[in-house]
Amino acid sequence: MNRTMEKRGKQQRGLETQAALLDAAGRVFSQKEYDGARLKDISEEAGISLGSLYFHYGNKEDIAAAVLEVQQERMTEVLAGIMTNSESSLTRLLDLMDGIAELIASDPLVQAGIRLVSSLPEELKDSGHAPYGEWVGVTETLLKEGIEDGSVSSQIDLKVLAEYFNEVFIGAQVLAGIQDNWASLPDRVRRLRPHVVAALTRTDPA
Amino acid sequence: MNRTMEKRGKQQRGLETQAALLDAAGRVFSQKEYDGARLKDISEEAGISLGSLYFHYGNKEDIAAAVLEVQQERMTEVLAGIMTNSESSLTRLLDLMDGIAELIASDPLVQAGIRLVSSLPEELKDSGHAPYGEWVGVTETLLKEGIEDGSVSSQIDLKVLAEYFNEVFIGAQVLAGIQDNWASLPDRVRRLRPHVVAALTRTDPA
Amino acid sequence: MNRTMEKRGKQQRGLETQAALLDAAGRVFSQKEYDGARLKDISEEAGISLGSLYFHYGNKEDIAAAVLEVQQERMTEVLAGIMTNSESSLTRLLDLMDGIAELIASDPLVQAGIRLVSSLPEELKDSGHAPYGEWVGVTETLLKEGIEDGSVSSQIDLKVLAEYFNEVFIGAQVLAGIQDNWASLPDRVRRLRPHVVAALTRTDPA
Amino acid sequence: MNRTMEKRGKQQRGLETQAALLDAAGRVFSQKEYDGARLKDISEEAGISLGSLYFHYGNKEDIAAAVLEVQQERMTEVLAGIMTNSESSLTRLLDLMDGIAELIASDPLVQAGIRLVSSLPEELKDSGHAPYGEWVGVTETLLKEGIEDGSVSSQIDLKVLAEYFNEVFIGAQVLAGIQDNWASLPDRVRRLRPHVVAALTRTDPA
DNA sequence: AATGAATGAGTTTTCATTCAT
DNA sequence: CATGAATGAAAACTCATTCAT
Repeated sequence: MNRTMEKRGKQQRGLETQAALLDAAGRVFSQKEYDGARLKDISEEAGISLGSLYFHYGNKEDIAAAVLEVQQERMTEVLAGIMTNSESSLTRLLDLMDGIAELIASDPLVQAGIRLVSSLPEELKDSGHAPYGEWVGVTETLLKEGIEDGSVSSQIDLKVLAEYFNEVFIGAQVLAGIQDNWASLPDRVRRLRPHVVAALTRTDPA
Repeated sequence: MNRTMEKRGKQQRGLETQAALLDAAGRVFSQKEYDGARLKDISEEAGISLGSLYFHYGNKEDIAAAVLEVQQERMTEVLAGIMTNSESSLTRLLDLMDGIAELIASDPLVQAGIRLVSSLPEELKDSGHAPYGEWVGVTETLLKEGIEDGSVSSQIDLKVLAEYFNEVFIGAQVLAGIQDNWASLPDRVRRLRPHVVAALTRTDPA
Repeated sequence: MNRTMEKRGKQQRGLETQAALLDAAGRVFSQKEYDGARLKDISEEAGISLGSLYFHYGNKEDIAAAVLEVQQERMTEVLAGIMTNSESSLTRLLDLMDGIAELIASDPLVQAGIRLVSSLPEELKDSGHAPYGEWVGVTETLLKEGIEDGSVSSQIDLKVLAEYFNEVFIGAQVLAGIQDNWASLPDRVRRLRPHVVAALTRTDPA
Repeated sequence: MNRTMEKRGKQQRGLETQAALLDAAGRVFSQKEYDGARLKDISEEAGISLGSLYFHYGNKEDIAAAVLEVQQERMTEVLAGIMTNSESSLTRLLDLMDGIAELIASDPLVQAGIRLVSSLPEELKDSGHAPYGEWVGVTETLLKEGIEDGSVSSQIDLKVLAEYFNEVFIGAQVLAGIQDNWASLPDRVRRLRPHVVAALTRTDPA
C-alpha cells in the first residue's frame, strides 16, 4: 500500500461512512416523515454509531438537508441525460417523466426526498431546497421549447399547460407512493402518456 | 334551571368542548403531520386543557381517527349532495371534483385528513380509515355509470380511466396544498376540467 | 377544605414545586458552576422528576436565570432594609456590607448567584442580569450621599472610592467562598470595616 | 541533516506542539471555566488535532494541571525578580502586586489559571495546585519582614493584615476580569496602592 | 368534566476519550 | 508524532400519558 493509498484510505473511510449514513437516512426517511424518523434507526440501519452520525452530520436537520441535496443531484443527473438526446421537446418532456419515474421507483434516497418535502420543519423549508420550484421551471422551459419547435400545441397558456403536466405527474407519484412505495410509478407514467400527449398536442381550444 | 336543563347543559358543554378540540386538531394536523403535531398545540389552539383533551379522546391516535372520521363524513355529505341532482354521470363526476375541491379549500379539518393519510402510524392505516380506497370506489362507480349512460367513452379500460382521474385530482390537491394551503384548489380544478372531459370522452383509442 | 383552599391548593402545589426546584438549583449551582451543574442533580436534590423541572423551567438557562433573579430580589430586600434606617450614609454603606455578607453566608441561592455570574453562557450574560452593574450604582449613590452629608471624605474621586470599596468587598467574598463556602464572610467583613472607614474618611489626599 | 539533527528536530517538533497546545489551552480556559471548556476548542485554537492533544496530555485534567503549573512558574518568576531588589519589604510587596498585575493582564495562560481555581474538579483541587495557599504564605512572609524592618506597622495582627491585603488584590483581579479581561488590572492596582500603604503603615489601632 | 401538574420513557445532542492508519 | 474518525456514556430536552384535585 503506497502513500497515496494510505492517504486516500484515511479520508476514504470517512467518505464511506458518510455514504453509508446517507443511504441509511434515505431508507429511513423514505418510510417515515421527518418527525417520525429516528436518528437511532438511521445509525443502526447504517451499522454505525450514533456518535459517528453526529460527527459527520451535525444534527437531524443537517442530515435531512444532505438527503435533499443528493436527491436534487440525482434528479438533475437524469435531467441532464435527457437533455443531451436531440429529439423534440415533447419527447424530451415525456422521456424526462419516464426517467424521473424510474429514478424514484428505484432510489430510496430520492423517495426520501419526496417524503421530506412535506414534513420539514420551517427552517429547512426555506433554505434553498425547493425541488418543486426548480422542477416547475424545467417543465415550463421544455414546454416553451416545444411550442417553438411545434411539438407542443400553442393554443393553451404555457403556465396552464405546465400546471396540468405537473399535477398529473405529482398525482401519479403520490398514488404510487401510497400504493406500493413507488414501485408502480413507471407503469403509471406509461399509462399516463397518451393523456399527456393528447393534452399537449390538442388543436382545439380545450 | 331544572335538572333536565342542567343535564342538557352539561352534555352540551361536553359536546362543545369536543367540537372545539376537534376543530383545533384539524387546524394543527393540517399544518404538521402526525408525529410532528403536538397534543399540547391542539389543546392550546382549542383553549382547552390537555387533561380535557384526554378525557374526550383517549390518546393521540384516537383524536387523529376522529379527525379522519369527520373528514369522511364531510366528504360523504358533498358526495350525497351531488348524487341527488339528476344529470349525467360525467357531470356528476366533474361536479363532485368541484365540490370536494371547494370543501378542501375551505375546511382545515378536511385538509388535516389529507395530511394525515400519508403520515399515520401503521395501526391507524388499517383501521377502516382508507379514504382513498373508498374514493376510488366512488369514482369507478361513477365512471361505470357514465359508460352505461353514454356520457363517458367506453373505449378505455375503466380502471385506467379511474386511475387517470384520481392522479389528476390528487396532483392538483398536493400542489395546491404546497402552494397556498389549498386555497388555489378550486381554480386549479376548474382549469383541469377540459383536460378531464377530453380524456373521459375521447373516442379514439388514446 | 373550602373552594378557596382547593383553588389555592391546586396552584399552591405548583408553586411549592417551583420553590423546591429553585432551592435545589441554588444548592447545586452554589457548588458547581453552570456547565458543571447537572439538571438531574437539581431534580434529585429537590426530589422532583426531571420532567417536572422542565415543565416549570423550560431549560437550563431559564433555571439559572430564575436563580439570578431571586438572588437579585434578596439582595434588594437587604438593601431596602438598610435604607430605611436614618443614619449617616457611611453607616448605611457599612451596614449594607454587613447585611449582604450575612445574606451571602446564610443563603445558598445567593451564593449560587455569585458563582453563576462568572460561568454563564454568553446569552445569559446580557439578558438584564448584571448584578454587579447595579451594585456599583448603589455604592456610588451611597458614597455621593456620604460626601454630601459629610460622613465620607470628599477629597477622593467618587468613582475611585467606589472602586476601592467594591474591590475590598468582592475580594472578601471570593476568599470566603474559596475558604469555607462563605461561612467566614461576616467575620471577614467585620475585620475589613476599620480599613474601609479609614479609606472613606481620610482627610489627607491618600 | 544527520541523525542527531533529526532527533533533535523531532523532539523539537513535539515541544512546539506542546507549547502551542498549552497556549491554546490558556486562551480557552481564560474564557470558559473547566467544565465549559471543550478540548476540541483547544485543539482547534492550537490548529492541532485532538488526537495529538491526547498524545501530549493524557486527558482534560492533565492539561488543566499543566496550565496551572505554568501559571505557578510564571508567577514565581515575577516573585523571584522582585525579591532580588533590596528595597524595603513594603516596597517589595507593592512591587510584587504591580508585577503580578502586569503579568495577569498580559498573559492569558495566567488568566486561565485564575479562572480554573474556582472551577476545578475535586481531584485536581488537592493535587498540589493550591496557588492561593502559597500566595498567602508569601504575603505573610513579606509582611512579617516588613514589621521587622519597620516598613510595616506592627500594631495589627499579621494574619489580619495579610487577609486585608489579599482581599483587596483579589477583588481588583476579579473586577478587572469581569470588566475587561484583566486589561484594567494594572491601573486598578495603581489606584489601590495608597489605600494599601495607608493600611499597612497605620499607627493608630485601626 | 375540567385542570394544571407530574412522570417516565424516549430522543436528540454533546464530548471526553480511544482507535486505526 | 500526528491525524481524522469512531465510540459510548451521559447530558439536555421532549412529549404522550396519567394523576390529584
